[in-house]
Amino acid sequence: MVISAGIGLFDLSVEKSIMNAKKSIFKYIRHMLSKKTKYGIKALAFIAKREDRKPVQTSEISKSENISQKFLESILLELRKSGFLGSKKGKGGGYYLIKEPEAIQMTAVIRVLEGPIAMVPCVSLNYYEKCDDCPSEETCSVHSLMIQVRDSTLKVLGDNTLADISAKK
Amino acid sequence: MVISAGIGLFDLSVEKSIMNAKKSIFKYIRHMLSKKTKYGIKALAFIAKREDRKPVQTSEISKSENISQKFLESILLELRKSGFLGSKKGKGGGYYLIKEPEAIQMTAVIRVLEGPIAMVPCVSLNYYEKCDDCPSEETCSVHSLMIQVRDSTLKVLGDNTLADISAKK
DNA sequence: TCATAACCTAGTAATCCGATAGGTTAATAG
DNA sequence: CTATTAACCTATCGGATTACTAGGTTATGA
Repeated sequence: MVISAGIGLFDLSVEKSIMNAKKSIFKYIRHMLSKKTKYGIKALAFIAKREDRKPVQTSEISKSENISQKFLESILLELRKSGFLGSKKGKGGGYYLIKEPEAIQMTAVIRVLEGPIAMVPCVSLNYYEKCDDCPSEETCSVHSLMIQVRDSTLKVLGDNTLADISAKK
Repeated sequence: MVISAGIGLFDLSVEKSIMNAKKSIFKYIRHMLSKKTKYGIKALAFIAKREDRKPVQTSEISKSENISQKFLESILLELRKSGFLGSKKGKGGGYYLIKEPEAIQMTAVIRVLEGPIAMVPCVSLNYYEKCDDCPSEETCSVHSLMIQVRDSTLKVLGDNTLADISAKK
């Protein structure tokens, strides 16, 4: 019997060629970290770099980090409501840290801005949800793999604090 | 001067309460792994569990794993075109592995189905893209953090092969 | 009282996800 | 040779999310 083996003959080049195809067809490639979270982290790092605890204005961060000011406003607001920042209105106002940078784990920041750290709901610690399709998590081939990914990611994000990522180079 | 400290007084409960709010407002929480990739991995594991290399039909996998058959068809087709599976048409046809399960790293599977493994384009090995906003990757606070996350994820997904995740329990 | 900067509400275009619909082609059984 | 089977192909779609923008209101300090 003759069995067609796909394009298996070109195994070595296949992966690369498919990636290039995807690259050209889709302008925006899906990545996991949203701009909101990315901007939020950058803004926190910017604020943390200030030795004094004087409020930093949104406009200053916006210009320095090339972030849309209005978008950034909403992000900083959320960070204040989540207990990471304090704020002050009027002239000389702005946002400032209310905790030590060493006490702010990146896990906490990402959970608030992005949501779950796990790649699938069924292995999420803070956003757990059972899969509709899975009859049993024990026998699921994806489950244990994603637990490993989650734990290694949590380790990295838990070990890094705002102090670490805002350290001057 | 009186400085409003957000809801900093309730620091300990803040994170949890925000998570609960998010949970109730948004029915579908964003996670990183698409159903497509999840289904693809499950299907590969299902096929790998077969001791004989006889073709497995889409309908069988679909029923057993509770996956929409039409959706699964498109996924298996993509996996064949990427060199993971071979196929056979007509009665007794289906999909079968053309490599040893031990030789199939989960990094390769995820890259083909999902795309990049990195959380941001600027640290992606296979889908690299410079950030518009970042003047320098060296001084970017997000960059080095995301490199650490990427490397720890790559380690886990590289160490796990299809043989590992399809091992019977 | 005026300037400032945080705070709030609403809306939008572009994009992606997870399908579904409806067919065509190739292989095998009878 | 014909019917059945199952992979293969194309096209479309509703709902949801993302990354903003617009246009205000409120509180603070000079």
